[in-house]
Amino acid sequence: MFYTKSAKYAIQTMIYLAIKENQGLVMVSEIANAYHISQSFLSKITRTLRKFNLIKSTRGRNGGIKLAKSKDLIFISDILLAIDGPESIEPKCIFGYESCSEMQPCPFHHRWEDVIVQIHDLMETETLGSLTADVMERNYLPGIKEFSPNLLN
Amino acid sequence: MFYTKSAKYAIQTMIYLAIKENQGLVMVSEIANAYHISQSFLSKITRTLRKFNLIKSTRGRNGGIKLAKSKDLIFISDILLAIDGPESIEPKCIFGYESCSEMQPCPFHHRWEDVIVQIHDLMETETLGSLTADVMERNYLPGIKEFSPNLLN
DNA sequence: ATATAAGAGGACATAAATATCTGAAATATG
DNA sequence: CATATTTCAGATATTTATGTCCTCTTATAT
Repeated sequence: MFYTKSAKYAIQTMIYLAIKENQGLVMVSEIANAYHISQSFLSKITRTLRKFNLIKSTRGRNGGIKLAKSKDLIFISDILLAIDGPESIEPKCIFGYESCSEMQPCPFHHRWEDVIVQIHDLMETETLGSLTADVMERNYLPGIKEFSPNLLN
Repeated sequence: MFYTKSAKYAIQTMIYLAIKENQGLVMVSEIANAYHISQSFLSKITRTLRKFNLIKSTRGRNGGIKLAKSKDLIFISDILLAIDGPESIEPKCIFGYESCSEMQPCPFHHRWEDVIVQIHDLMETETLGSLTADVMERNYLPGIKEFSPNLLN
């Protein structure tokens, strides 16, 4: 898998928040239940998302989390950067050669370059907004109208 | 990284063997030294390669390993399959959704499909022969004529 | 025969990602 | 103020990939 499970959970969480954008605060436990993720583990991930100013959180009764800004201003690369670090959005050589570059290419360098550029562009142009629109507009399971996040698992 | 380090080592080893194709048996220790890999660790990897009939090995004094068949008959996907398992050559949904498919696509499914197909084709059409030719023909470090495998690290 | 060189194999060690547990801090409500 | 609720934070456990170490088996040179 190209990205970590944590990144997957983070994106799922952000999609959930984007869908419930106008419904105020959402509890971490609610999201964890919806996606069958451990609440403690998701809590760690949301803390990181908060540190990177992707979400806002409120403690205490009636507390929860929400998007820190419009879903159209959050790029997928922002989420990947926060959770998986800078290398994840700027993929290195496929076989991990340290010095793989145009000057000193690994055997796969030129064949792999196209793929890398594609991923790069995808993550930096796609926003949480467009991703969420996609989730809402498609009927993932025909016949089921209401969005059900756990169907994504 | 898309593939494990073990897969990287395996491919490096196979390239090494392909280059020395006509020189009989090559010691695992020689390859380990060339790439600065632990000999014990590489030994485990070569055992797996042998089980998958990608190399042949001979024990005892003057023993070593060699390709089990022509380098043009070994696809990169064969090596990845042996070391990283079947899922590595048939990449799943980018965010690991279990049921991601055409019928039940994850938010990224359609955007990601092109990338997956590209990787798929790359690994299943590229042979150890073409990869090795690439290594031999390019002068990775200008001015250095002789192939030096450790330059790839 | 025996010593030596080589891969085979398993036990153990380390690192990173993933996951769980326990308590502290903040906030609404009565 | 007391209590229930919810996130924050750190300690600990589990899993997987990676890496090391030691012994066994096999083949060959002498």
